[in-house]
Parts: sequence; C-alpha cells; structure tokens
Amino acid sequence: MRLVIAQCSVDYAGRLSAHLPLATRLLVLKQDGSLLIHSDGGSYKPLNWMSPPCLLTVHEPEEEQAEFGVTQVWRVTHSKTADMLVVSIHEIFSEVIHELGEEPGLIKNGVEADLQKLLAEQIELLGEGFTLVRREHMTAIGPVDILARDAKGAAVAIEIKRRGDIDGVEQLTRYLTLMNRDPHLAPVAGVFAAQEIKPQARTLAEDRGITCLVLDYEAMRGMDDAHLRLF
Amino acid sequence: MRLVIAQCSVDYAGRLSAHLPLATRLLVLKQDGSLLIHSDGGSYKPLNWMSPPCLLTVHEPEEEQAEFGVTQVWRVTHSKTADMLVVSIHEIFSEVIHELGEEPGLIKNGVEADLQKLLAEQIELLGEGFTLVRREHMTAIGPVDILARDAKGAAVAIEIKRRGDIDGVEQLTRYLTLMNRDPHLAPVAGVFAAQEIKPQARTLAEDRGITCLVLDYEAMRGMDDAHLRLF
DNA sequence: CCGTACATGTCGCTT
DNA sequence: AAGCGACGTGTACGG
Repeated sequence: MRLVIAQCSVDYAGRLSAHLPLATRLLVLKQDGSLLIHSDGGSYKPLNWMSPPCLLTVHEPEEEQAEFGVTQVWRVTHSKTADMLVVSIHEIFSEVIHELGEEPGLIKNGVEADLQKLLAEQIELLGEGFTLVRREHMTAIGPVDILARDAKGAAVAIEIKRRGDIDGVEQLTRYLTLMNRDPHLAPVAGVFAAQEIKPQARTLAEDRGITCLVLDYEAMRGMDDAHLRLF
Repeated sequence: MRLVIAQCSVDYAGRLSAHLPLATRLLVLKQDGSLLIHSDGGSYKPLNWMSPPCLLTVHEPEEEQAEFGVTQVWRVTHSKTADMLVVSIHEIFSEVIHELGEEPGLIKNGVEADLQKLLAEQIELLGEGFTLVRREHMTAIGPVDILARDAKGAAVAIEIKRRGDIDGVEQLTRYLTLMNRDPHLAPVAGVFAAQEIKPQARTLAEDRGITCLVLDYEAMRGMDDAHLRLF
C-alpha cells in the first residue's frame, strides 16, 4: 500500500464525467492497482476512485500542464470498462509505502441471513403450532425468505428485513400475489418480520392483511445459545 | 488528517456487530474524528469505519489485553446513535499527520437527466403518431417523467430510468393506479423506458400490462445532434 | 459469467 | 426526523 499526500487535480470519465479542482488530498494506492482519493472530511466514500481490476501508469506532464505546475500525471484505467481517472499532481508532501500482508477478513453478526436462520429455528415465535416448511422457498419472481404452515396447516409466507421499510412490504405482496395463484398453496397468509418496522410500512402491511412481527435479535440469539447449551 | 499503519484488531457494535482479527491495516483519522480502516485490497469501502459526528478517545489497555500485546485502545463513539468502534492496537509501523486544508468539492456532469429530455424530443420512438403532453406531469404522489398521447389520443404515462429495476416498475404502477382514477385521463397506458431493463423488472412490467422500451442513449444523442445540425 | 438481493449501504432532497 | 430516489452504488451468493 502506498500513501501519498499531494496537491492535485483529478478528472474522471466513465459512467459520468467529474472534476476535482486543485487541492491537497490523500491518495491511497492499493496492491491491486486501485486508487482512492480522500479529503479530510466527509464519510468513508472517497471523492473519486478506481476499482479493481485497473492499471496505474505514471506520465510526464505535457508542456502546457507543466507550465501550470503539474509535475506528474497518474492515469488509472479500468481493465474492462473504459472508465479512466487522471490525477494531475503538482506537489507531493508526504509518501509512505508499507506492505500490509494478509487480511483475514471481517466477521459479521446480525445481518439478515442471521435473522432468517434464527427465525427458522424459532418458528414458534410466529405463534402456537407453527411449523417450518423451508427457507428460501422459490417462486417465479424470486425466493421467499421463509415458508411455514400455521397450526391449521395453512401456508404462511414470511419476509424478513433488518429494517422493515415500505419496499419490503411491496416485495412480500408480490410473492403473495404469485403464491396465491398456486392452488396447492393458496390461501397464503403473509408475515412481515423485522428488527424495526417503519410506521408507514406497518400501515401498508396491515392495510393488506399482512401481519407485522418485530424481532428481538439479542433475545433470539440468547434463545439460540440456550438451545445449544442443551446439546 | 492522521494516517497510521498498525497491527490491530477491531470490534464494532451498532446496527450489527462485527469483528476484525489481528492484522496490519491502514487507519485514517479525519479532522471530524471519523475513522476509516482499510486493508490493502478490496474496493473503496473500508473494512470498518465510523461516520461523523463521532469522537475518538485513546485508552491504556486493560491488564489482560496488555498481556496479549495490546499497547493502546482507540474508542470511537458516534455522537447520536450508540454505535461504537474499538481498535485494539498492537504495534504502530508508520504514522503521518498532515493538514489538508479546504476541499473545493467534486463537480459532476451526469448523463442521466439527458435521457428524459431526449425522449421528450423524440417521442416518436414510442410509436407512430405519439405526441408529447408534458414532462414531469404532476400527480398526487409525485411527477410522472413524461405524459404523452398515442395516435388515438389515449393517455400514456412514461417512467424513465437509466437502469430499469423492479423498483421503477412499482413506481410507475403507483402512478398508473392514481391516474386511472382520474376520469379525464383514464384509461392510462404505461411505458417503462430505460437504457437497460432487468429481466425480473420486464417480467413484472409485462405481467401488469406495462410496455417496456429499451433506450439507446448514443443513438438518441446522435439523433439530437442531427436535429441540431438542421438548425 | 450473469442476475438478484443485501448493505453498518451513503448521499441529497423534500416533507 | 422520516420518506424517497439515485448511486460511477459495491458486494456476496446462486444459477
């Protein structure tokens, strides 16, 4: 990894065109040739960047550029698309090169996949006598997160989100419409389950006869641990 | 801006929980207290981060941590949410501090807005005898991109996207439902126009009787140039 | 390799 | 604050 703090201007041409006027910025050049250009603020998104696979080449400035103070030009081109990033460097203030070595990678807990796994294991959270049919039940338009049956054996489709937004209700509605055309399944009830359900989403869901269920991830994980301890 | 290359492990607790095992990484500490943790690969998204507004405090390691080689602990807490990032630093290999100064900001030139303008000008792309009523036709829930009439004078609502996703079909469907309640407009046909239409979106659109139209931006722009050359 | 859904999405805008 | 749409979305997963 190579870290350069430099006064530079930047031009990008690709899916859109963009320009960064002359200023001092951080350039991060990674092992794979990718480049990030960060300012000293904002969030984690760089001002400009090039994603791998890409190639960096360093050039002498043209005469006209040199007159304006450009000392070197970095040209980063994407290997597949025609995207290109041109960094015109005026002055370099600092430069550090360091080998970072292997990155073991991030371990995550509490994403949608975890919620789905836990709810499938604890399907009784939906109500007395509920049974799991399967996770990721395929329909023509995509997989329903969980297909279950209630105490009377009627089909129930469950959509799980970390944050229950209106989009999720629309998604579940599409599945329900399709599944209710299938005489083997119909009638299919819907359950919208999330750690947090937005008021508007709840209103829409209930208007469509969809049950809302707020999931407590910590409690479910605690239950999971308790399960494990029994075995 | 402070750049630190260090051997560290990281824990995040917030909207989810995540852990980074011990390895060498780049820590970028910005003026506003925000922190990015980058590996020497991947793309512009950091392995872990904390967005502003947030606060960094540096602590001595607890005895047990010190035994495992931790020399200092960075604790970054978000000022509004309860999100927290803990960086356990073992060894610092490099450290650079530099004032970057003002960032003038990115200047973008998008191509997306052009599509609507071009299609309005070339409304005949929809079919023989089509006429433009207006762009940005207001409805109770927002503006429809283009309202037109077909050769027989029937209303046609057009939704334009660069990438035709399922969300766009939902959006157009909402407009159509509303507009078809208006006796002055009904019946209103729907056209979903985009540079690229995803198969799933096409399936849904056609299931709802919405016509799909793939737009060739280059060709339309060429046509526009031809138009201009005539005047 | 393509298509789909998720994301600590982020960002900018309007209500 | 919440809703909504766009993003050079990126990214992982499954066909």
